[in-house]
This record gives sequence, structure tokens and C-alpha cells, in this order.
Amino acid sequence: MKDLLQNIKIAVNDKLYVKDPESSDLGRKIIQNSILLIDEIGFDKFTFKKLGLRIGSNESSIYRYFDSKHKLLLYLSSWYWCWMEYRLVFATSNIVNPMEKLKKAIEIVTDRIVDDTETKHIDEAILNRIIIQEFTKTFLTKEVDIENKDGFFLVYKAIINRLIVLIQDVNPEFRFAKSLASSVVEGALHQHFLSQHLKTITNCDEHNSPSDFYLNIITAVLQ
Amino acid sequence: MKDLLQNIKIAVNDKLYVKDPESSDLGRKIIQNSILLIDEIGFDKFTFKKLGLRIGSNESSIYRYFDSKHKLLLYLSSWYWCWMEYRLVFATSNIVNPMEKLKKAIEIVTDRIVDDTETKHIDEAILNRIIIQEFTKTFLTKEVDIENKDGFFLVYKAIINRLIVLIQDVNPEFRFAKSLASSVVEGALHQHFLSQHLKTITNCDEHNSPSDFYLNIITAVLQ
DNA sequence: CAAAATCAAAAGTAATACTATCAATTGTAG
DNA sequence: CTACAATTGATAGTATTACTTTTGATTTTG
Repeated sequence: MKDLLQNIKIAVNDKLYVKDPESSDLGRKIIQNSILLIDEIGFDKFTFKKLGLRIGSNESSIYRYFDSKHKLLLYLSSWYWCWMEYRLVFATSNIVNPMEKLKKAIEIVTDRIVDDTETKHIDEAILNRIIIQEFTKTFLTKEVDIENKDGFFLVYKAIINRLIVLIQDVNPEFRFAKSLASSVVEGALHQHFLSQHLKTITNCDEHNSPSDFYLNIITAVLQ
Repeated sequence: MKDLLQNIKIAVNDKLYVKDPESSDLGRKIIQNSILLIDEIGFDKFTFKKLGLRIGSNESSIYRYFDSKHKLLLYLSSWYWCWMEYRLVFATSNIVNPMEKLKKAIEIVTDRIVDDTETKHIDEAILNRIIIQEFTKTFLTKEVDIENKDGFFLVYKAIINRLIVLIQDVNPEFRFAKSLASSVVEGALHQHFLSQHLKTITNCDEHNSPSDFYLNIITAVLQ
């Protein structure tokens, strides 16, 4: 797994960037520090000016990599879901029993994330916090339909499609495989958020994780 | 129901506004047209200047009612969930069977909304579209914890708490009543959104509604 | 070694999200 | 009927955002 991730480059839609940030030091610094800065001050207050200040670079230099902060967030999101898909595929590839396979997949997708030390400039634990707080904002816009056509959400939909297949393998009769898959992935982010900020309307805490909740749901729903 | 809604004023947290918009013509015009304008151009591009232009009023006059567009969205959201809670209470009050009662509640909370003609200046069908697109943005901020302490999300949590009670009445053994309730309410908004914009990852369409999906889930999960 | 790519710095633009001031109008109380 | 309060409108102003453009220096590469 570790070796595989080092060799396979996370491939995101190249319309998301002007210049590939993986192709230079400055690009990697932009990625690394945008994750830290968005985590610190939130996406709404994040600007390229502040990021430039932080990395000792000019605002205009960052614009050479990304058209807008929205595209940067889409890039980070794509990177995250792509990384997640690799983890899902490798973790489930040798499991034969469909239910066991689905359970493992749900675990991977809904669990809290710890940093994967194999990617040097990206802290996945912090990126996970950003995804929890900011990911839905990437599609809750008036431009969703255009951006969807441009393939900006392909990586996200890919991981959901993998879940859909696994659900259908367990129970081909179930009428809502797609909705179940999408609500598990989005719902897990929401439950993580609630466990941090609106604790009275979730059971998720130190003892119960979103994974426990969703494993309970799918076993009940798929018999 | 109709008469009751006319008499009972939807009560939202009074810290959300500077001056009560229900107390004047201009206030009601602000509410009515902010709903229409946010629906048309999206919350991100919505400004008080544009709203002022639309209602033939000055930007500064709108600031006398709301501190910021964020507070206005919180106000609209509170109004919506308060209205939803009334509907839930009245629709379920005379049902004795716990499972039937819960099913009715889920239906109310997850169904597509048609305009309630009894509130003259608020179009609930359009407000529902706004809630689907913009509601999660009200709490996905760096200020959630303060705003939560200030009670800005009380009405939302109230409706979820009602669902929690109904779920526990059906099955007191179920360990995730809170998470189930919150994921039904938030998840239904998400499924509505997907059915409009990312159709490949949902089963919800003209034939299957989010209500069908969630009724299926709860009956399976609670036996 | 020359051309191309890269980056920083500075300046400029239009819009946003307000705040403040003042004047005109309307309502209300004595 | 008048005074005074409250409401609204008009105008102006500020700091910040989200960019774009230009210029010139440095580095890389062919």
C-alpha cells in the first residue's frame, strides 16, 4: 500500500489547475500550505493574498497555478477522494465475501483519518478536517451543472459508484443502492461534523464512530 | 392547520435580526424578495445592494433589519424549520401507533414542499429550494460554536429532537436514534439536491422520492 | 549562449460588505 | 396642532476581496 501510493500519482482533472502544482516546489508549497491555512481560518476567509504571505510568495504567482480559490478547493477535494479510492480498492481487493467487502469499504470511507506519512507535503488528517467542513460547498453552487459536465466531481462519483457495486453485490434486490451509497459518504462527513460541533443531535463520540452507525444501518437494510 | 398557522407567529431567535422584519411592510418585502433573489442568483452572489435595487429600497435600510446576509439566511432557515415543526406536530398529533407516527413525521420532513398559500409573503416551495442549496452553509463556518451557543440552531435541533423521540418510541433499544434522526433530515436535503444535479448517484427521481428511501431505511433499521 | 519559462513586485479594477452621516417623511403623544 | 421620535432614503466613505495586467529579474533548458 505504501509503496503503491508512492508510485501512483493521484490523478485529478487537469482543468482544475492552470499549472500542475505537483510539477514544482512552489506548487507543492501552495498545496501543503493551503491545506494548513484553510484549516486554520476556514475557506471563506482564506485568500490567495494570505496564502502568498504565508509561503513568502506573491499572490499573482499562486494565480499561475489556480484560477480561483474555488478551483483550488475542488483540486484538494479531488485529491482527497482519489486517495480515498486507492485506499478502498487496496483494502478490499482480497476480500471475497460481499458483505465483508462492503463492510470494509464503509469502514474506510467513514472512519476518522490519520496522516499517511508516505505523502510528504499533504497531511491527510488535516485534509480530512477540511473535507468535513468545506467539501459540500464545492457543489452547493449555481455552477454545479456546468462543473459537473466538466468532470470536476468525477473522482467523488467514482468512489460512490464503487460503493454502489458493492451494495448490489450484497443485495441485488435493494432498490436504493445509489441513494444508500451517496448518503453514507456524505452522511459520514456530516456525522463527523456534528460530533465536533452539534453534539446533541448525534450519537457519534469517542465510543461510537460514524462507522459503527453506518455498519449498523447497512447490515439492517441489506438483511 | 391553516387557521392555526395564521394565528401562531413563527418565532425565531430575536438575536437573528436587528429589527423584526414581520413588524413592517419593508421588513416583509425584504423577506419575500430575499427568498426570490437568493433562489435566482444563489446565496454567494446575493447582496443587500442587489436586494435593495429589486425592492426599490436603499441598502442601508436593509441593514437596519439584518446585520449581514448570513444572519438573514439564518433567519430564513429558522423560519423554515419552525414552520416544518408545526407541520410535523399537527400532522402526527392524532396518530397513536408509534411506527405510523414516525413514518408520517419522516414523510413531512423529507417530502418535496408545495407552497402554503396561507402565508402571503413567503413561498415555501421556493424557500425549500433555498434550504436544499444553502442551509448547510449556515453551520459550515468557523463561527458555528459561538452561533450554536447563541441559539441560532435551536429550531433546527428542535425538529431533530422530535424525530429522536419518535424513533425511540418505536425502538428504545436502537443505539443510534440521534444519528438516524439527524441523517434523515440532512440526508433528505442532500438527496433532493442530487436528484436535481448529480442524478447518477441517487435513486431519487419522479418515481422514487427521498421519502420512499428513508421510509425503507427506518422500517429496516427499527425492525 | 539564447530562448523560454518562471516568479516577484507593483499597480489597477470592480465589486463586496459594511459604517456613518444627514435629510426627508411619517407616525404618535401631549 | 405641534413637537419629537422613528423610519427610511440618499450619499459617501472604508477596508477587503478577487482578480488582471504589466514589467523586469532570475532560472532552466535546448
